[in-house]
Amino acid sequence: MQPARRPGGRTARVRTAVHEAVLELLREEEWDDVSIAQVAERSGVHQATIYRRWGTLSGLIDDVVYERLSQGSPVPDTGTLRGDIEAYALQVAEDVSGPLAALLMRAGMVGSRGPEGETFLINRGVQLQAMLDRAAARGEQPPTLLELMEVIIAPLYYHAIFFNRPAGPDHARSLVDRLLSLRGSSG
Amino acid sequence: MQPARRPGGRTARVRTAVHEAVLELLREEEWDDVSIAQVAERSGVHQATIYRRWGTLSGLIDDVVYERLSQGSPVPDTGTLRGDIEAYALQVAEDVSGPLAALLMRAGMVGSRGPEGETFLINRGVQLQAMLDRAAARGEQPPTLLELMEVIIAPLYYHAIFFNRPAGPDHARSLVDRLLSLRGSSG
DNA sequence: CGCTTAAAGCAAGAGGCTTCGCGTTAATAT
DNA sequence: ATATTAACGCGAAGCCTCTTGCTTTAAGCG
Repeated sequence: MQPARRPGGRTARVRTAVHEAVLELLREEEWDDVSIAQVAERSGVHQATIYRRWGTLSGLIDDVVYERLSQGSPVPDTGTLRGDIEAYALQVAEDVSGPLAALLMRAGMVGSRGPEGETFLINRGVQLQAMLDRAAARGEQPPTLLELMEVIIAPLYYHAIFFNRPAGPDHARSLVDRLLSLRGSSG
Repeated sequence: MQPARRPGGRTARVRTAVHEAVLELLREEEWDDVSIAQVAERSGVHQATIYRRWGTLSGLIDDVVYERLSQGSPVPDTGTLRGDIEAYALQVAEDVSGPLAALLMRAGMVGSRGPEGETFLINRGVQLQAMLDRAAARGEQPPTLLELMEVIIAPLYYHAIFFNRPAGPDHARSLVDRLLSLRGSSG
């Protein structure tokens, strides 16, 4: 029998307050300039509490990332392969913009883990594979998961990181065109 | 008239020692665990000197990155488009592996700047464009710089970051095939 | 409602990071 | 060679990050 946790009420409020403070600060400050002291002041939660619950700033940010990635953006299911991929591409282009992009990068790099230790990336990979399988079941000829990642997702991330700006809907659609045309030309 | 600098002899030695210490430590330790104190001890250079010359660990790493990127890996010139692209792809796959990958990421993200304030990424972009121009001058039909970045470079970075392993020569070559086949199928 | 105790608040203290003043070394100019 | 002074070494001081023991609050349960 586990020692009874109590995630309700106050604990949840503290968690929310801290998370919001982190997100606010990441929008305002430079990445390196965010400190636990700032998070404590902004959230009204005592520093010691943050250190006890999250340990390090990295740990805290991982937690924020996982929460953020878990709740939002389910994998699309529009009924057609093109529709699904396009919707997903637009969604990624959106996510990867803005001040939270660094969070996503971090999530990938350090491999943020959920409560059961699973890497978020794996979860997402499984979901995307299911999306492709649905297309195959409909008789369409979907690309592989690897192709989807390389032709769609990788460029979207690349733009966000190295050009420091998102990829825009039109551009995202052109990537989808490229991916779908691969099926036509090569085996 | 400027107040005479003196970059020779000792200053250069200190710089080299510190740079090597940083590279060694990045190979051994976790990214977050590297401190200026460690760099000082490893290099035999006094902490105060490092603080005076580079200010922060970020500043120091930026300096290392720029040096590293500037000296190594010139853009290939093999005489054929495929040869150039393939050589470059293999080079990037190599660079992006190993423990220095994080440096490259950082270089892109923060936009490490050289002595004249130019972003390294822009330099590299210019060189690559020249490579493509050479192919065009030979009568070949090269892809655009954007296509090169999206189809070759982005996936290589993506692999390194999110799969936490490099992309292997065979895989790099398959990316080249994909890029060159684009010309064939779409305008 | 009252009991138990997980979780947060508080404040003091240790330890590490960063700065500063001063003395020493050695790169450059004459 | 000698003078000049940029750049480094050294140690101490100050500041900030992080930990720790204790107290207070309130979630979960009968």
